[in-house]
Amino acid sequence: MASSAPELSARAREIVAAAREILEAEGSAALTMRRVADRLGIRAPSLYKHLPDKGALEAAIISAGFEESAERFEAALAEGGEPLAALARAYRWFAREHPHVYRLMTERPLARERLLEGVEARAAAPLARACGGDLDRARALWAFAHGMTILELNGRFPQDADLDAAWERGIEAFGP
Amino acid sequence: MASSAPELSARAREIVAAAREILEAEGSAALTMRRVADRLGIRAPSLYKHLPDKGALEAAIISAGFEESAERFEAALAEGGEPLAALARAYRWFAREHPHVYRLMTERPLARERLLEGVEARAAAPLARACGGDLDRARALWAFAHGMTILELNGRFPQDADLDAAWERGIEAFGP
DNA sequence: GCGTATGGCTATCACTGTTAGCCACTCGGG
DNA sequence: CCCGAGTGGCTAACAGTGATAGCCATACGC
Repeated sequence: MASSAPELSARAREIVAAAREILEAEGSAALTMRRVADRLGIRAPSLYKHLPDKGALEAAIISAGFEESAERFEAALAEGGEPLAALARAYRWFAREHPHVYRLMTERPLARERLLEGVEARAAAPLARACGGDLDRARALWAFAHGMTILELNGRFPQDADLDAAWERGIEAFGP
Repeated sequence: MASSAPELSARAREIVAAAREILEAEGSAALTMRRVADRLGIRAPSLYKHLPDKGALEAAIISAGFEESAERFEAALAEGGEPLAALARAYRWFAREHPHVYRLMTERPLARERLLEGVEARAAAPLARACGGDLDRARALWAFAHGMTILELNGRFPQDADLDAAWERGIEAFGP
């Protein structure tokens, strides 16, 4: 069993909050220890009194991202209506609202042992439920949603592509 | 009209080859100008006599990746049989064979002005053709394939997930 | 044979994450 | 009240990153 991330002190949470503000505003290239420290009016080495390394900072942001997206997914299912379409909307919404966080959450292999326990599973559960436990279908749908999202974020579709239509196409292809 | 990448000198192509060897063997974190120079028995600053910057190196690798994958896609279509399944196999094969190149090709917004002209379009054409010009369907399928690929590369599916089944599911969902 | 372009080199810069080691402050126990 | 310890800052520094400036030897065309 992988050991989970230790709880963060109040000061550590302030640091994570500052880091997230920088990330959301300027992207991961701007997320440096010196920039985070600057925003708090301290020097970079002082951050290490509260967090072991930059990875812990990122892991905390990723954990929060999982929790927030999980909340969205759960709310989407709770509202009734076609569950897959609702989930897709929620997925897309989260990524558009927090593109740099979404990137951080997906661009690298997950440092699962540094995440809050259960957050990944919680974020994955609503889709599995909406697929009635058909995990192959859930995985294919997730792949579709992630692909649409990240390819759009990376500007890989033509400027004039009708992405709403492509989303629609995918959802109905996997639909009930 | 975006200006395309200038032709590379013979020496520059040697440098790109060395860079690609490092990338394929050890991943993008190992792809540093000093490592590339080392492999050629010279010093890092000398590389800049042949290439403007590291981005040009990466762009050359990405261009080659597009051309190689395009060849694969075209061959897959030429062989007859169910075109979408054949394309999916070819897509998956390329990513498995060259995971770090695939990552480099997809993880960031494309520096299109640095690529060889037409390579992106050539790689995209076979899927568009296989979809009979239905671009929404082609985009949805690409998103699915990329999602499956990158999520697998990033270890995001459970260890025991049956990815063949998920691929199958997606292909048949979009199938004719 | 000479001038110039080519392609190396060293030294250096600003930046990254990170560590070592120092110091001021605060707070609990004798 | 004083004192020891823990807390949370600090500066200096290191190795590694991409990149630039400027020097120099070789080779090649006129």
